[in-house]
Formats: sequence, structure tokens, C-alpha cells
Amino acid sequence: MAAHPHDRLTIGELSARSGLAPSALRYYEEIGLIHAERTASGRRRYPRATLRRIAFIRAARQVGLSLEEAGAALADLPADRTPNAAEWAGVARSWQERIDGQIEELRRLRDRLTGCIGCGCLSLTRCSLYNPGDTAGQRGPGARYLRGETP
Amino acid sequence: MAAHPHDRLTIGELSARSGLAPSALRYYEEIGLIHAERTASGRRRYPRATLRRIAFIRAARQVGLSLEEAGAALADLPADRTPNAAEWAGVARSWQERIDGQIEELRRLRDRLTGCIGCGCLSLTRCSLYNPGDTAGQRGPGARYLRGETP
DNA sequence: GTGCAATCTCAAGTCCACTTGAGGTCAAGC
DNA sequence: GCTTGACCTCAAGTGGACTTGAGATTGCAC
Repeated sequence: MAAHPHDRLTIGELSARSGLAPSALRYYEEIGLIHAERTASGRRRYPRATLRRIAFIRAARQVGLSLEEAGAALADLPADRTPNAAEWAGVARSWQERIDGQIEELRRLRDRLTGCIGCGCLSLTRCSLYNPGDTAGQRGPGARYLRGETP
Repeated sequence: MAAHPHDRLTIGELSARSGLAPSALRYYEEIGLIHAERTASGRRRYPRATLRRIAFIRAARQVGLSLEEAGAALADLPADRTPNAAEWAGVARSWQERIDGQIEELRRLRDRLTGCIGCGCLSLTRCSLYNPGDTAGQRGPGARYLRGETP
């Protein structure tokens, strides 16, 4: 922690501070999500902004994005320097919309469930959990809503 | 749709009504999430309650559970008949808690983001996105919060 | 100057949630 | 009676996100 000039991180340090394994960091680099400078002997040295990028990616995963989608969302931010206020604000706003949508989706799910409790949910034809809006099934299986699709 | 006695579904019908591919339904059966009766010739016939089970599984995936976790949550419900009010209420309540936790988590994420916008998020040391609570990193990578862990 | 931990590359393996394909059976409509 | 389509099994393949392992440096610590 005091062994390096304070503006570059080793993979070990980045791993410790981000909570991701070194192998995961190398993988992220391989798929182009982050990138590192190299020392003369070939070791990775990460600019501090990488920490921010990773925080973003982690948050993205948390709201259900794939790494690829996270990368696309990240494309609006500079890879190796601190974003300026405008850059940040744009990205953050689109994030908020996504998160709000996500919350809204969950709220609907919860309300459907509450409705079920109220009615005892013994009626197959009335239970709205079965096919909320009669549309969800048409877009293939999987956690679609978490993936960012909106119903 | 009128070709069968109305209390059992073929795999094709179940697929159409649930939005899952027949292959996925067979897979679910293989891992014990659902089960089917068989005709004399070996075709699957699903009790209607299976539709409910699948709706549950889908909802579970939506809030971030794995199929295995969904199966565990489902273990409290009868596999082949309509659950009674008590059975349902118990399961639904634990679901609501999970969903509420999930919402809370997202709300926190959104608020952190909002804070970042306010401050311009140009300060590496202050940005709470980096390491919310300084604890998230210790439990391995992945969408942990979506998996049901609470921070 | 020796040892040990951290790092490197590259290939292969793992887990989850399915899908795809080959090859075969069965039921209903014409 | 024949074709067509829905269904069957079983094995293998896929994609995403990583991890593991082998074998080779490298750098600081004593």
C-alpha cells in the first residue's frame, strides 16, 4: 500500500480493493472491459479510475446486466481517467432509470403476490402470477426483466 | 386446446402456456423441479398445478434465485395439487420479504448513484459506489445481492 | 545471492441453464 | 394404410463468467 507510487495499482491491490479475484480481472481485460498498462517486465499496472469502472460493472451485474451490456453502458465513460461531471451525469441518469424500472418491476411482482394472498390464490384462472399481462411468455425463457427488458 | 380432457396438459400445451420451451420443461423435470404423469405410451401429462409451479419458478428467477434455490422455496408447496391457503400464505410471505429486500438493495444502489451525481463523483476517496460499506468484496464475485444474500 | 511471494501466459476445466441433434415411436387425419 | 407432427430418449453442445493448473519469470526481503 505504501510500496507503490500512489497512482497505479498492482493486480493484487486492485483485487483486494475491488473484491474480484485476479483471474477475474485478467478475464475482464481479455474481454475488453478494463485495461492495464504494463511495467517493463510485463506486470499489469492499473490506473485508479479502474476501481471506478469495476464498481460500475459490479453495480451493473447487480441490476441484472451481462458483462457485455455493462461494457456497452461503460463505453460512455473514459477508460483511463476520471470522468468529468457531464460524462458522469449522463451515465448515472440512465442508470437511475434502469434501477427505477427494476424496482417498479419488483414492486409489481410483490403486489401480484399480495393479491394472491388476499384471494387465497386458489383460482387458477384468476391468479395473476400465472401470466402477468398474458405477455411475458412470448420472449423466451429466463430472467428477462432482470436483463433490462421492460414488459 | 379442446382435444384433451381439460385437467391434464401435454408438454406442448404447457410450453405454450408457460412460455418455456419443451426442452426446458424436460430439463426442469430432470432436476426435479416439476414432474409429470405418463400416458400408456410414455408421453408426459402435466397436472394443471404445474402451471402454478412454473409461474413461481419464473418469478424466483426474476428476483435472482437459481433454479436450485427456487426448488427449495417450492418445497413447501405440494407438487401436484393446488396449495391450500395456509401453504400459500407461508410461501408468499417469505417471498415478499425477499422481494422487499431486493427492492431495498436497489434503492440503496440508486441513492448512492444520486449522491455521486450531486458531488460530481470526482473524488475517488469519497465515492460510495467504490466500496459500499467496505464489505461487499469479501464474499466472492457475482451478483451476490441478487442471489439473495443481504449485505 | 537465495528464497518466497506475486505475477505472468495459455490451455483447459467448471457450473448453470438450457438447446440441439440423432434416431425412434405413436396417434390422428386424409 | 400412409403421412405428418408431436412426442420420446440420450448424448453432446452452447454461452456466460469465471477458476484452476502448469510452468516460467520477477522483485523485494533477508
